[in-house]
Amino acid sequence: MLTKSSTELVRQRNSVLVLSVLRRHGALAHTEISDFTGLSSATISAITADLEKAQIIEKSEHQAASGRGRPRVLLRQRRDCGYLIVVIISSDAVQYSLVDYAGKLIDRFNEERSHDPSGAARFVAAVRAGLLRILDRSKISQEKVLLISISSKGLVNSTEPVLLWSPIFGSDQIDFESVLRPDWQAKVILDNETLLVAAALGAREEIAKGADFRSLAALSLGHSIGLGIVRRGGQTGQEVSAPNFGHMLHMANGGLCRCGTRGCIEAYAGFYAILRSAFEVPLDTIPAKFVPVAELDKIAAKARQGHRVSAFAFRQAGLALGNGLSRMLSLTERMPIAITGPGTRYYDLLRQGVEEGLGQSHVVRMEGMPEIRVVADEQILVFDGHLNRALSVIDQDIVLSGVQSAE
Amino acid sequence: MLTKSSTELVRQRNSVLVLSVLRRHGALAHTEISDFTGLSSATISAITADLEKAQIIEKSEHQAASGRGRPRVLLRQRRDCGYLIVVIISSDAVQYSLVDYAGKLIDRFNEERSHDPSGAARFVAAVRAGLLRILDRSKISQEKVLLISISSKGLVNSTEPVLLWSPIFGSDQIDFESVLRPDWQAKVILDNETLLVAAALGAREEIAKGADFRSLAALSLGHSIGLGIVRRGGQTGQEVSAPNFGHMLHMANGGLCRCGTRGCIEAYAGFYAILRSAFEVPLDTIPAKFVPVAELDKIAAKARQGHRVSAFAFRQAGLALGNGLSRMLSLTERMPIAITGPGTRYYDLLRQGVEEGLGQSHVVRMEGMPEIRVVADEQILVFDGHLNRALSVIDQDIVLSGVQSAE
DNA sequence: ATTTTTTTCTCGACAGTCGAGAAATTTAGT
DNA sequence: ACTAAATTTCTCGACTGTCGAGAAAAAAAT
Repeated sequence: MLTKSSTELVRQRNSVLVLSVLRRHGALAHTEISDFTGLSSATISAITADLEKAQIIEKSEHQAASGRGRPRVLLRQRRDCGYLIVVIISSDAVQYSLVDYAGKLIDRFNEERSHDPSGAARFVAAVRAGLLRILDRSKISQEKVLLISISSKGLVNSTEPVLLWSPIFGSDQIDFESVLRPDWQAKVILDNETLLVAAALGAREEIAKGADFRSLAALSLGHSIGLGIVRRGGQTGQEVSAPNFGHMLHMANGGLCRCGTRGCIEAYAGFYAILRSAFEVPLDTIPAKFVPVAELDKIAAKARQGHRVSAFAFRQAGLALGNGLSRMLSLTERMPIAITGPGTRYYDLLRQGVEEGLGQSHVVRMEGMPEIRVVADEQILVFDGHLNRALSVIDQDIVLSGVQSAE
Repeated sequence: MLTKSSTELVRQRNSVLVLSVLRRHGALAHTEISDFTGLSSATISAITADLEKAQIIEKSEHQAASGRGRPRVLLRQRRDCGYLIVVIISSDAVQYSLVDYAGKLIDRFNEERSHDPSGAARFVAAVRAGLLRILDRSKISQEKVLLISISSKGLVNSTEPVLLWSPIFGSDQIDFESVLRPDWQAKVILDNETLLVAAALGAREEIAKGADFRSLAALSLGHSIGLGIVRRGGQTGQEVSAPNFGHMLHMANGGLCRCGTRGCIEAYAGFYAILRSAFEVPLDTIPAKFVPVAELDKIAAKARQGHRVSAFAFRQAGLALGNGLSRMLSLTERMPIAITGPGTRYYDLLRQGVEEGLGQSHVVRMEGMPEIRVVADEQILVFDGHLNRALSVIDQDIVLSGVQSAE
């Protein structure tokens, strides 16, 4: 359904646009903002005056004048305009980070996760405590925290911050909105981890290639398998999604997966699956919950020395990934694939299988092999993705609520 | 990348909005347009005055006054504002339809397709001739034809009107833009046939359910297998895509498909595949190009009488479809599935396989079976989809080009 | 001290939407 | 026949927004 436009909406959109270029390029002068946005100088004056009055941006101290002419006045976000807490949930720990409005890291700590089966209730309590702790360690008032951005592996509701399925809690759903609402008035968002990786890579790509960038998929290899897809959307910047790739059907009636279904991709390509296959354990054995990476390193070493069964295990994993990717490409357009996660260290062993699996499909035969690149530093990408998304959400909210009321 | 807004853009969007409600609801009075769009009465006056001056809409003769008060003046599109030619390419014929700006069918004829292997070049010549013929039969001047909307089965470039792969011509690509540019100045668009079905169903659904509508997939069963997905997008109405579903990998190293690859879904669920399977022909036999539907009806009859091998062929087809749909659902959100096409007459035989194939995956086990409905009248849906998309493209173009220049 | 250069700010013009109320035109009531 | 009520359409002034041109500011070069 189309929806009506108004002049006020124009100002809102342009204000968000100004904030977004400020975010992308750091502190900028009046004229630079005008160049980047395409808006006229007069409009920039009006918008920045409003934003300054609303205490969202500030004029920075005049820098060393470089060149003649009237010196530039740089505009930048006010760091204390608001704060963001990033919560990264991984299989063995939860990381809490406090970030200011300019994207600068203020405080961070990790908390080990207890592996007892007490489950979701206890975990939720730990997260509540962790959040209050990071707030307490800073001297920031709670109202100044505008957003709590959470990420986890698993399946996430696309509109509400509800964890639908995760490798750790299974189908024990967690609704972070209702969990955190008693303590916090901040907005809460939840994203799949690999989606954030894709978003971060997409943002980098867009800076590098500009308008040439179309789309990109990030595949995260580890205990579980994640996929994020990002494509450039019409008006609203990038569009991003995190399909349930790890549990897409690879082969009907295939190996048993942690999720209880048979034949998921993860049941062939997850760490536990490679282990199971290398030890020639029957495929319907209930898989181990956690696999020490050292164990997998050993198998990889044997495979590299020519041990047939170990090499075969990685090849099977690659095939499952390749088939799955080909199916994904059948349903989307051709796009480059970035491979991340701890599993990248075995990519030499996986590659052949991946390429063979891809090559078995019509799309790949027709359009050719997609570009595949291995990207390390998944941790950094996840955090980058958080900042990317969270801060632009804050920009949006701030313009919607803040500017009009502050007059 | 975000992009700047301006007041002129506001007017453009609102003009398109007015035209779109006029299209959805037929001739409307001033006040009704105001109600539907949410725009104020004054704005409607301004916009409709512009559109009338630009000869895009007109005041209709005052109808029988119903109720007291000043009688309404209905506004409607001017039929002669522009024309649209719809070209529907199917495996055995090409249908040409001439439609006026209000969506009313003016002329239509079918042309049989020669099945000789002379291929794309000859086909293209036939289409050029067909288009000139339908123009000639009417007394409309060529400049008045604003858009030529073409549909075919197969894979289509998402931005340009290029047929990348089709069941008939294989990888002999056809670029309709360059083919028709010499004869026509009209814009040319090309869509996958099942995408149009999905678009038409989506439009109906949106009218029925309003804001509750989220997304929907249309699966077309026939000689080949098509899939269209429609979901409600942010500003720009509906977002629609036609994945290469028929040639998504069903089973590695599986049956040989018409496309030359092994293991496509179509190689199990296309009409020729069901025939092949029912006659227990080896799966690597090069499949027949065209299968008379009567032949398949016979097999279906045998299957319904309990003939094992025939029933098994349909079941296998259903399994391939079900597995494929489950994979699609793993990559998207849960959505209802509408089944169309000539294959719906066998759905009683396919159903069990489809449901079993769906049930083998994690998503379906977790979220439950998606709603599946059988929808007849694929022909009508295709044409509806054409009108839907084509006329809204015309609205857009007309506002962009027509209104500002006419003053 | 003056000119040049560069940046920022300001003013008037123009486009768009909105609310209020005037104008138009019919039905209902007396 | 006349008036009141109802309903729709149109118009006017207020408000918000963007833009271009040029004034004002401020430093370097001459």
